Amino acid sequence: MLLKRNTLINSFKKYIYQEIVKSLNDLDIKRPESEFSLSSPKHDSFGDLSSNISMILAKSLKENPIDIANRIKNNLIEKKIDNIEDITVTPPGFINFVIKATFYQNQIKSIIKYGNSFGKDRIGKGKSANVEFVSANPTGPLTVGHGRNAVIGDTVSNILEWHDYKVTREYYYNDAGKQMRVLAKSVESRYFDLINKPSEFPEDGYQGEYIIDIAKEIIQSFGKNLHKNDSVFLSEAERVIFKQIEDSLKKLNIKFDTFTNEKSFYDSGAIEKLLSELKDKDLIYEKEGATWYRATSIGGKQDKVYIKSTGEPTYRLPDTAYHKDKIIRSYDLIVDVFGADHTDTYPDVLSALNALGLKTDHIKILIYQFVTLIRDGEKVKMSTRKADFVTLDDLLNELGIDIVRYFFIMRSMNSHLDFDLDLAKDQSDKNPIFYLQYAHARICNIIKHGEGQGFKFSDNFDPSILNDENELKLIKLMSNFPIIMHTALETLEPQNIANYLQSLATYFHKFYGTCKVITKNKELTQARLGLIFSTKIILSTGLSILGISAPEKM
RNA sequence: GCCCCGGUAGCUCAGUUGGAUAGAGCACCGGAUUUCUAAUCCGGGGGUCACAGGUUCGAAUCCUGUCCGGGGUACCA
Repeated sequence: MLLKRNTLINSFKKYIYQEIVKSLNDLDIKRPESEFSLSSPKHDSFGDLSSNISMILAKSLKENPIDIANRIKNNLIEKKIDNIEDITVTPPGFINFVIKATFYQNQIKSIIKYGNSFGKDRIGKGKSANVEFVSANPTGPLTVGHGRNAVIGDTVSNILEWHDYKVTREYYYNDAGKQMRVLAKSVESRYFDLINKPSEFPEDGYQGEYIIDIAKEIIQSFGKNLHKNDSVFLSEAERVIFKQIEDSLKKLNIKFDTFTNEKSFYDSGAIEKLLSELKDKDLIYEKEGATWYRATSIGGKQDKVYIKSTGEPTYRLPDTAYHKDKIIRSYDLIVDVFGADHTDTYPDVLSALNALGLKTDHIKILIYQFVTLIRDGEKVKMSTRKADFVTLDDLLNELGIDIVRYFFIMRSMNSHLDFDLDLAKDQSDKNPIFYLQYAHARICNIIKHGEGQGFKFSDNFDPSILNDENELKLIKLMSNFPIIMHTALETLEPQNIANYLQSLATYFHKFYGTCKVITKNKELTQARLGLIFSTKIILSTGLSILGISAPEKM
C-alpha cells in the first residue's frame, strides 16, 4: 500500500486515493514507484485535499505536470466521485479536491454519536504497553526537570490508553547505590549535628533543608542513641523522600502501577545470568581490575565498564537486566522517558539486548531536553547538589496542576523548555491555558443559557444549515481530530494535541464572535447547539488526554 | 576531538515528516462590549527560516560543511 500512514485512518482520503489510482488505470498511466501524497493544503483556496501525483509522474511520462493533472482531473470528473464538489488544477500541477460541505457537516453527528471515542482507531486493542518514567532515585524532592519527565510520561500513557492499549506506568529506582549511601551519610551527619555530637558531612553530600527535616524526624521516632552507620538513616530517608515523591506525583494526578527496584535484579540472580550470557557471547572481559562490555564488537564506539574495579556495577548492567526483564514480560510496546543527560546511555543497553538475540524494535526511547525556569525575565539558577532549586512541589503550589501540565507539554520535547513563571502565573488572557479552558467554559455557559430559554440539546438537527464561514472552518478542524490523534500515537509527542486544541479554541472563539447560538430561529439554534456540543466533546476529550481539567465555568 | 538536541518575527515557539503566498501567542499600534462570559473578537506593522553548498519539478523540512547555544563523553546515574 502506497498510502501515507497518516491518511490510512481517514477512510475518505483512502477512497479518493483509490479513485486516483483507478484513473491512472483508465488513462493507461503506470503507477509511480514512489508514493504520492494526498493531504490538506495550507491555504483553503486550494480546496480540502491536494495531490502531487502529476508532479511525480511528469518525469517518467515526459509530459507537463499540468497536462497530466488535467487528464486525471477530467477522468475523475467523468466518474462523478461521491462527496466531491469540485476538482481544480493549479500550478505547478496540483490536483485539488473541494469536498462537499455536507460531508463535513455530517461529521458533527458522528462526533455526537461517538462522544469521547470519536476518531479512535483502536489500534492498541489487545495490546499492552509499558511506559517507564520519572524513575528518580529517592535522594531528594522531585525537581522541575522531573516534572517535565512526569508529565510527558503520563500524557504519553494517556495517548496510548486512548487508543486502547493496556498501559503499565512503571517507576524504576535504585535504593542501593552510591547516591543512596551519600544520602544516608548526609542524614546521619545532620542527625549528629542536631544532638550536638561530632559529625562529618560527606564531601558530595546533599545540602538541602529537607535532609535536616529527616534527621529531626529520626530523633522524634528513634531517639538520640543511634550509632554511626545505623541502617535507620537510609531506610528513613528513603521512606520519607519516597512519600514526598508520591505526594508530588499525586498532586499532578499521576499514579504508577509498578515500582521496580534495581535491587530485585541482583536478588533474583538476573544480573548474574545476564553477565554469563554475555560472557558466552564473548562480550565481557576483564581489564585493569574492571569488567568491560565489548560494545565495539557490535558497532559501539568504545567499550564500556560494567563493573568498576571497586566491585560496584555501573548503571549499564542493571539497566540492561531491567530492560531484558521488560522484554520478557512481553509488552507490545516499551517506552522509556529520559532526560537529555541520558542520551548516551541507552544505545549500550539496546545493543547488549540485541547481542543476546532479543528484539528491541518495540522499545521507544523518548528524550526530552532540559527545562530552564524564567522569573522576572531572567533564568533561575539551579544547583541540585546545593539544593538551590525550585522543586516540582513549589511549582505545583504556585501554579496548580493544569498550568504545570500544560506548560510541560506545550513545547516539543526536543526543544529546550523555557518555563516562564511570570507568564504561567498570570491569571489573565496572556496565559494560553485559560484561552483553551475558556472556550470550554463558554460552551457550557451557552448550553446553560439555552436551557434557560427553553432550548435543549438534541441530536435531531439539520447540520446542513451550518454554512457560515466560521462554522465550516470549525467543523472541518474537528474532522481532523482523528488524524491529530493518530499522529500523536505515532510520534508520542503530546504537543501536537496541545497545538491542535489551541487552534480549535481559536476557531470556536471566532465562531462565537460572528454567530449567535441561542436565537429566535429554532432550527438554527438546534443546529448550532449541536455544533458547540460536538466542539465541547473534542475539547474535553483532548484536555482529558492532556490531564487538564475542562471547567464548566470560569 | 567525537556523539545527541536546538538555531524560524523584538521575545517564547508551531510548522501535519518534501509542497503552493512562512504561522501562532506575547510585546507594540488602532478598533469592537444595551450581546449566549471582553479570560473574547477584528485590523496593522514586523522574516536572508544561523551561514554556505548540494539533492529535485519543489527545501524551514533531506545530505555535506561551517558558526552559535544546550547536553553527554569511556570505573556517577
